[in-house]
Amino acid sequence: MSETPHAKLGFREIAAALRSEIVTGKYPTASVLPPEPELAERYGASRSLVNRAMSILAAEGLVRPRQGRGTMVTWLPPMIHSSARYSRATRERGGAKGAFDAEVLALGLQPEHEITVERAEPPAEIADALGVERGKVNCLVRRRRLLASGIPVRLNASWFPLSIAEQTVLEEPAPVIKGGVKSALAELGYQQVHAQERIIPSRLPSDAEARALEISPERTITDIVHTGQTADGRVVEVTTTLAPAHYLVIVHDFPLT
Amino acid sequence: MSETPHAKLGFREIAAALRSEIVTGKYPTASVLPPEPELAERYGASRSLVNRAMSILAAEGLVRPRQGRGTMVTWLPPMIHSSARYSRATRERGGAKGAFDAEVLALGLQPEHEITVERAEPPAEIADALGVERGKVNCLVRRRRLLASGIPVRLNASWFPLSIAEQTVLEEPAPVIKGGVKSALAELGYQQVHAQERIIPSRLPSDAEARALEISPERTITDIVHTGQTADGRVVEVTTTLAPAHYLVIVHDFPLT
DNA sequence: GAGTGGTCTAGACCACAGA
DNA sequence: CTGTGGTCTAGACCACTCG
Repeated sequence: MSETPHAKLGFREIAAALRSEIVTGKYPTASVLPPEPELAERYGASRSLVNRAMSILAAEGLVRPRQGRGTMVTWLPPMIHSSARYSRATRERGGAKGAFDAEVLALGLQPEHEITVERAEPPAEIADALGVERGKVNCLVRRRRLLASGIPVRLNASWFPLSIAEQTVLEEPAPVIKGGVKSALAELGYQQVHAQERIIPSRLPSDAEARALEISPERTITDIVHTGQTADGRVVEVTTTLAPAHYLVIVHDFPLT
Repeated sequence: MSETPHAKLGFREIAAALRSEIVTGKYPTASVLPPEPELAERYGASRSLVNRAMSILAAEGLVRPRQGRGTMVTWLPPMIHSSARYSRATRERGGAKGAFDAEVLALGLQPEHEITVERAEPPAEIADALGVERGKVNCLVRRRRLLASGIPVRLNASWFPLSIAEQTVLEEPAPVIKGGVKSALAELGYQQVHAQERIIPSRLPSDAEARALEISPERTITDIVHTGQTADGRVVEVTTTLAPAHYLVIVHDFPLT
């Protein structure tokens, strides 16, 4: 079958056409698009236009163009980030890691995890939240990078005061802590009873963040800062979650006063 | 003082330069930028480049270019959307409207409200949530559009089953309902005890949404769907909030089980 | 009519990846 | 070396707004 003839298209329309071909699966996630000159011919436009259309799709996160390598499809449906993930019932079913793996596998993609644990100096904001002195190496941080078939989809960092976490199970670089971090803290005598999530739906990434998530600098990200408090009001955990903006849906349940 | 000479800049760098001049106040919100040809000369680049830089800033929501009229600065700092807004204490201090007005005035801008009340057919999703039949005019909807010096920053729609809201205070097109919608519903015998917020941090607007918010089609928006339930589990209110993505920070407090 | 942004082309050169 | 995307220019024409 020959290519459908196209009326003269603008770059937004070229972007829309490609977008629809991507989300309907004609170009599956992790595949490579035809080269820009070929698309230019197909749409009867100059390469400049196709290139500008690609910029739009890259900023939306549907696509990741790379010099010399071609343009890879990075589209993924959003995954749910729910306050229910902090409930005991969810933890007992395998927690966040299990849910992530299942979601990614259901899309026919390969889940991967990278985890590092180190002692580090927290950013000022986090130091203040945890009530530790600024500018000192006084925290333990567990960092995770979650990928789907090589596409980074989450960047996590959990910060704990060293005074609490030093030489405990939290320092083990295991991908999962049995029962979850909150259970581990509870066993150490720091049972959390209250949490806050501060969500920045859309902001530009720093250069380091863009590199870690392998996104173009125009692509916005969602930033979630989760803090957990014990009954006496002490903050014992701050966890930040970064994700390319549209890879996320957030669901919160809460009682009304 | 003559213009600072510039080294040869790329379009991302031109965008960055303008971005920083905007957020530092050299070009204040609601002012108009110099014309593209002038900026091209200042940066020693072609107008094409400046135009592409403007596309980036428009997608970020910092500016709003308009044919024939020039490019207006639409930058605003994010405003907080908090679960605390649903508490009695907040309502008694004047509620969401008062908070919005105060925030906008503090920026030196003029708050404006548009409100319409009508009977309408809810979208299928909302009909299902409210437990009313699809495809029927069986709901009351209160729509609000909030602006800061003419820049639309929020689009609200609150849906109620007509069976509850018909010929009540909810049908009055007053900009504020005394004590808030939740109090009004409580007085009608529908006290809400539980709420859920479903947050889509970043999605593309429909054409109608882009028009109502006066944004470019590439500009992403945040979509919050709030549902309120009575003690017997009945959903009596669904409120959707749309905002250009970076005009928003969301804060949620919740107890841990 | 003059000035604004919106779009488009044709061609060019560069940086990078891979055979 | 070839082919990929990244960038850039000069010029053109169009649509829209406002005086």
